[in-house]
Amino acid sequence: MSNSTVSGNTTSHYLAATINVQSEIAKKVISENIPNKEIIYICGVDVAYRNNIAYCSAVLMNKNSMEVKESVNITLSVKHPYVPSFFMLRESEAIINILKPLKNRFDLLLIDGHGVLHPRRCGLASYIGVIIDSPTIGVAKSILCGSVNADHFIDVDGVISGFKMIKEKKKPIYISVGHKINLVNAIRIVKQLVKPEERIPEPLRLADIYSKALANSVP
DNA sequence: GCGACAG
DNA sequence: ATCTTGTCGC
Repeated sequence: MSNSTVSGNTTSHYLAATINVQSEIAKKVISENIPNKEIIYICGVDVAYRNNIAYCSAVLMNKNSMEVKESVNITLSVKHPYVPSFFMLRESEAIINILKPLKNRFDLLLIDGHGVLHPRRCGLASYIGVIIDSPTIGVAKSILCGSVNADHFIDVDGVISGFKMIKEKKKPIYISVGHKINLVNAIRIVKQLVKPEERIPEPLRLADIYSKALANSVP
């Protein structure tokens, strides 16, 4: 099997092919608010892992009332290992599939991972956004690449690609455009979804709790 | 070449 | 992410 080097990792050739896929998806990412209407229903998705099984939860909330409108779970087998900058291979299938059982529509999808704040501007959130043609925001708990400016914006290859959101006494979260939204709006929306004493925007925080509970409910 | 590296 | 004990701080 032929190999190549990707960011220091020796990879199988399909990962090298994935670089091309990511580059093509990146060209399709739109960093503008589309559609230009009020975003009310927001869906957050997270995945927990246990014994090579992925336990996925989606939580759909009303941004204004902060009430949960709907919540669904699915379980599926994991097909790819985790490789930095190729997280989409591991987690995208679960996310694509958990949107199917949702009965209610959403205006925006919140993803646990980066959007364009990625070496090839195609993190999980951007990949999902382009694939399902829906607005998405990437929210990650640690940074993958880029340099943080004095104003907390993050530069990747000379382009402002993300924002380091800091709440006193808490670890930061990193926000970036997934698809069909601009960075300033993404920051505003995420801020609005983080409860006073919390760190993670509510739809993602709940999805994290629910997916872990689902994973632990299986003997 | 070395180190860093979403979940 | 997950595994996993005690320990430090408020």
